[in-house]
Amino acid sequence: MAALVSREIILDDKTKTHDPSGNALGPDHSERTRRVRMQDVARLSGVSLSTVSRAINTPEQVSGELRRRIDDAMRTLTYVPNRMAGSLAAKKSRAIGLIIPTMRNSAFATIVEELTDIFDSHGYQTFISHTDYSLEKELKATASLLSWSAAAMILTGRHHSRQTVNMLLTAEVPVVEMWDVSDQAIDTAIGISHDDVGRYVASYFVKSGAKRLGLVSAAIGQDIRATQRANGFLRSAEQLLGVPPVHVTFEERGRAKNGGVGLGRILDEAPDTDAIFYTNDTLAIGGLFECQRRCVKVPDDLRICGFGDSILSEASNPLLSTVRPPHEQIAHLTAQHVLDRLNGVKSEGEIIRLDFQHIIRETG
Amino acid sequence: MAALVSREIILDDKTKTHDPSGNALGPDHSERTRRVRMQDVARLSGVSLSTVSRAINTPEQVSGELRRRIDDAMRTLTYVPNRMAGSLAAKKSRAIGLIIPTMRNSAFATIVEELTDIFDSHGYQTFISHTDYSLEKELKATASLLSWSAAAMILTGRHHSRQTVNMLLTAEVPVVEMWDVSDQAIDTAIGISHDDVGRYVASYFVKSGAKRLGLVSAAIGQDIRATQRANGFLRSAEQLLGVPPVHVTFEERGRAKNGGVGLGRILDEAPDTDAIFYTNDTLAIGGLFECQRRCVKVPDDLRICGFGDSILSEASNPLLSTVRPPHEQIAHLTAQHVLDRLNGVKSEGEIIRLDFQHIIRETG
DNA sequence: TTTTTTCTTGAAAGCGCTTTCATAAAATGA
DNA sequence: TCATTTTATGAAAGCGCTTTCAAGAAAAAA
Repeated sequence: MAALVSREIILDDKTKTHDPSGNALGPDHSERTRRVRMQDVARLSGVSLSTVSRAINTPEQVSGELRRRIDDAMRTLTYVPNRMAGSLAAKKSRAIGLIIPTMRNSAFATIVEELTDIFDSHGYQTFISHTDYSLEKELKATASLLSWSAAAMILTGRHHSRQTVNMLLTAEVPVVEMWDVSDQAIDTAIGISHDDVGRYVASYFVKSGAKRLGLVSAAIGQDIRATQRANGFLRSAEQLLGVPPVHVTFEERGRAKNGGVGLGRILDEAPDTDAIFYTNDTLAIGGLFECQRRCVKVPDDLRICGFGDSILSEASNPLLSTVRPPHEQIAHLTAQHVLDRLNGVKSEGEIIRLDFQHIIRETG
Repeated sequence: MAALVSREIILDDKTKTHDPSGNALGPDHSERTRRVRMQDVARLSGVSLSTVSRAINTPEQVSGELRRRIDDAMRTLTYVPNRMAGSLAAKKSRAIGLIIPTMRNSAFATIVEELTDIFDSHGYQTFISHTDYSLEKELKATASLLSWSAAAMILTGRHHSRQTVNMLLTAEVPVVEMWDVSDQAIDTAIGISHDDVGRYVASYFVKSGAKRLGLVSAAIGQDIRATQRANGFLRSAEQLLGVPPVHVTFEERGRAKNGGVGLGRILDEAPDTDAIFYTNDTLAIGGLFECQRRCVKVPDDLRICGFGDSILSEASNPLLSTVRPPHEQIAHLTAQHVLDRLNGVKSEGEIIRLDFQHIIRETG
């Protein structure tokens, strides 16, 4: 209702020339509600525009008396500063661009929340885009966030299109590639080696007695990190056992059902399989349910390991063993790096390789 | 690395006066990389600034020939328009503010993705903030998004602080309260009645033979919608059976474990309980696991219903029955309403009450 | 052909701020 | 006391765009 009226006012407003005085409204303007500007605060508190600006941004440069008067005026007028105008004038913005593959993944959701909370507490707004694991969408998102004057960019992983990289490079802002690391980086990379995760799980299974391994993965060709985990596992497993694991893969990501289907196919093909790695927890849970249906004893007949340490892994029966990437650490280090760069505390990119954690619960 | 250099350049830049010519750089400026502006595109393509602006925003107003030259120039210069400057000049922005309680909830994650995808395809950027179910944070988020000139605001639910509402009202932008409805709205509300969900489940249980009900909830006092579901269930259950259900509630949200703990407490107190409503699926799954541990047969001994239709409900064993809110419909209607308002197709707020779906799987 | 209408284009005035730069007032030192 | 430094404030020049407004060119009508 209220907004109805307001839209009309706004549209209306455009049809008439702007009153240059800004203050003394013409008689026919009298009922028009104009958005409160800094100038209005200045007028009400009897100071100049620049003083109000200083009172907001560098209060220590304004005498206590005026500061108080300005604060009062802002409150009475319920002034909300226009950050676009501010950023434009200052040639720098308090906005951070963040690009993740999807929000429908608790790992990314967690990272997003941690990051936005930290940036928030430092006066930065985080602009988020998601790519659905598409490089093309990533490029668009990058362009979009840059066009909104992001002061820094955070992307997921190390795999980007050439154009995206160029755009980032010419934008001349700090860029962090988080979640995944390799030996190089556009600028800064903070994460884990997903290949190592796969290798690690394979060698763990073998060391603890497994003779025949299986692998269920999803979104190969889309989710490059899941693919790296799968590849690491396959290579390491074959190397250690001489036999390649039976590998079932699905197009779609995150369908728990597929975990069960994958388990079925593996056991059909290689009934002697005694340990299966799932490239994510959702799949693993699906596998676990299928074990119950088939009366396969976990971990006695078959051991299972997931990835992600999602909330389910500590609720399933038996409790799911999984690999836990250091979400909080990634988020904190990323945020801190960005803030340091923005504050001039740091001036160089860096590559930070973090450790993952193998959480052995009840599935082996 | 690249960014290191760039930061220095930018900082450096501020220490010297801006070259007013903008084009013929002084001799000592020669190596300075300045961000490409629309003026640069204009110069390279031999047209005026205004023509470039039109070529971008209203291409039909520019002759084919010039349009092509301008496109070429933009490509060679890899021009990225500055949307802040654009929004400021146009006095309207292509940014939508979206406030949700948390991203760590697949329902909201889904809605966020749907909304951003739709807005994206219409050239709008979605600015997202989360509140952790705190009204105070919601107020801050509102102020922040408004200060970034959001052209419309989307909030979750109907419960806000007075200040938030005032701010929204004076901002004079369309506002949609989604996910939850009541008889009123700040402007527009699109969602389901969570109270009805609770009542519905209770009456379903009773109609299908339940004699003693139980309820496990979380975050009462924080998540007002979960509370509404719980209250609806309690009231309806007591009304229908004459006995109040045993009600176990937890502070923290979304811990599956608590679902199991809750089940234990309920069965301890009222061993004859034959149906339990969980205010979310995560809790329900935890309850299901606990049933397995305790050898409680579901649904023969005990029936279970969750809320949310999370991905787990179709992977658990037995498959979880649950109530499914119409995520996609909420997202689509919300996005469409906002776009219609912004395009002047609609000018009034509305209240849209949607139906939820009861998905009866294997838990009763 | 001349007149009228429609299309294209450019000049210029801002959008609401930040940040020099200059100045007046106050504090400090000699 | 006067010269010097420090502090507090305001005026004004933009930030990079959009959008009138006016004018010239082209098309249509007379």
